[in-house]
Amino acid sequence: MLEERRLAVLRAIVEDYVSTHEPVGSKALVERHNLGVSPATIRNDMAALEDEGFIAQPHTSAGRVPTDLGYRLFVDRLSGVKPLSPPERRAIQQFLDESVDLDDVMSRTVRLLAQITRQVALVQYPSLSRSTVRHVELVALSSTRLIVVIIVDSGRVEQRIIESPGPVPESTLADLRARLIAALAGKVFSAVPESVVDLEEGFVLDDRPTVHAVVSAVLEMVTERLDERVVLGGTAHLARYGESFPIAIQPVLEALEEQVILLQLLGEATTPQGVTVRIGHENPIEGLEATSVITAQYARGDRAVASLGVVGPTHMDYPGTMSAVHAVARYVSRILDEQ
Amino acid sequence: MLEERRLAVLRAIVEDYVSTHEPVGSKALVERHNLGVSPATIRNDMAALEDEGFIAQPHTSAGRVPTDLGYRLFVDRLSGVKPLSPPERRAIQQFLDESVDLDDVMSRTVRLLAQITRQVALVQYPSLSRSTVRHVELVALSSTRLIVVIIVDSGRVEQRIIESPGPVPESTLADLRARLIAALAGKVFSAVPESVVDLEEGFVLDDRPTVHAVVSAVLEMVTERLDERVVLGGTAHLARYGESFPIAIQPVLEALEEQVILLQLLGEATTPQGVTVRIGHENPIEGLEATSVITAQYARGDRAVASLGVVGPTHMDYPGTMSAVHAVARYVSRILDEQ
DNA sequence: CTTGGCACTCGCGGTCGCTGAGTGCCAAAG
DNA sequence: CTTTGGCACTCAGCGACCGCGAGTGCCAAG
Repeated sequence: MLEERRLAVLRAIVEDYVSTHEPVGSKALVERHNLGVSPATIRNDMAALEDEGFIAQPHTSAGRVPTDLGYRLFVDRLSGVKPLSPPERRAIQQFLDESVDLDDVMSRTVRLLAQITRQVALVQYPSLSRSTVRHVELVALSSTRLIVVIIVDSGRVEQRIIESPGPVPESTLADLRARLIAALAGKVFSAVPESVVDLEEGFVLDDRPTVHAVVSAVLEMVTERLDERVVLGGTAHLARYGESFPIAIQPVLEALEEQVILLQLLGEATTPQGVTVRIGHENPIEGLEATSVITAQYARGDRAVASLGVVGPTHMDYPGTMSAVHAVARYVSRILDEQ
Repeated sequence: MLEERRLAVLRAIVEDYVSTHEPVGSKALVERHNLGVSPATIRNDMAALEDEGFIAQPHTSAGRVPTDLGYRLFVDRLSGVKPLSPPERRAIQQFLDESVDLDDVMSRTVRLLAQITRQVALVQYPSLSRSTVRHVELVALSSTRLIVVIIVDSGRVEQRIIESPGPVPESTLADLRARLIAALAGKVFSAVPESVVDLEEGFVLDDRPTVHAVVSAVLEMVTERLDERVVLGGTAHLARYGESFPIAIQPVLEALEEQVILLQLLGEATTPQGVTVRIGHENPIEGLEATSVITAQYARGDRAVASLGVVGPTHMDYPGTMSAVHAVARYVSRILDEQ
């Protein structure tokens, strides 16, 4: 009973603080929520919660504010699910259904997610590591410049321009193209290196430098760029917190400019299923100590291929954001399957 | 003489204000710059400049601040060129030389430009309207899903996924592919529609729906997406102005999220040669009244293909930024030519 | 046209005191 | 042991006040 009310108090504090962004005091608490007790009782509970580290005072004689630990408890035990309304769901589906290609799906998704959560959104391109090669194309841009294009079954298209050591006759190009296709089509990305390793041997000495260059490019493409791309949207929402709330936005913007960091945010420790929440300092990245990150994986078929999520201030609406992220991830999965 | 000194005063005001970000007064002016006259004289000049609308007072008894008109005069008549240092030039070239493909050139360019100007950078992908088709590829992702890939001579790769009305046999696909290549390879984009219009007729009735879908996709790709893509970087610099200078950053961030607006910023009224500067309200876009935009075109061969530039507060270092934008545009042109 | 002198303006920063929300503690009542 | 009303205390925020000083405009003399 006593334990239970304390949790109710914590929940009330989190909810009030999230909606008002102001420290919440005992009196306001009993007024807004109908806990059937007096402010004095609440104060006792608050003192206990503070001892346990779930809430804190910005300064003496101010109300309380949840700590990261408090949000954590809230997320783990106190927040109910807040399902999206049917119209929202329809809007999501409809908006995504209009996509014309993978780039379009990704950019629509990031805009959508930013808009419905009113937060910064991140969407990772489907990982290539489990993908299979659908087709390889080799086209001459000039006598010595070639472009290598790999088409992947997820609809992703990878490309690279290379400089050949010498002019490449069309016959060699055609031969090489045919052999590349034969060697790679249908192969999983991780199997590409072994399939391609002895390709050079089939060619006369004169052609080998060119072949070597192409093969190197292919290898780089399948290894280096495995899940490189993340798109970002809704940064304007960062400026919404009237002149620097807990958050100074410059370090956040800086962090968000680095692909590596975005990948860390999305990638790290994501549970295979469901929604992952990292709160405040739980997040290892410098400059993002005052933000929370909510991510979910999306799948193609039954295999998770990448993550998406949002970044926002720790005092965010967790239930709402979590269900939005979850829903969007599911719809993206569905779109990828349909296609 | 008198006219000349007034201009010198305006120049001095702009320079001081840009470096200090504080209204500049007559006394400080004679101290920092060695105009050989007394503060009182300067005050007369300042009063005149104010009458003409080149400077303004934030409030009575504060120093003067340049107006948009003042900056305009400064840019047009007063700013010398401020060439980059050789090490800077080397760094630019070296950094861009490491690019592996067009995407990489674009993303490196935007990061580079943001870094050296310490401002928000925009880089537009090479326009397709003057480009020629190098190759067309048609690949089945599943029995009814096809991906159409167009490889352009600038190294840009356009793709689109389409759903065929019915299953597509490999033979039809090969036939269609061959005919597409025959019809389009080497064609300028603007010539694509006429080349493709009677393609359907060569096919049996059964195949026509599929052919039609593919042709439509190709047409959309060459018309709709002509110069769509702009990449953006350095938004963190926006937050650098210690808590809202003339600039409130939220509207700026919002504007920068819209591709359409980015294109307007880069595209509109760009002179064919040299650097374009749009100052403050000269800029028609809502939310960007307090920013200036500096753009330049870059070329492939002798044909301008797209623009790049930066967005910053009106009180920016115009000479430095202009020469940086100019230099980067030239190096990008060079890279595109080399490749 | 330039310049020194002079009176005037007014934003900024600091001090001061008040107010009120909010707290912790305590003793009495369930 | 918990709840509750009472009470003294704290302190951020706000408005008022004030003096400083940078900066101005004007004017009369050079």
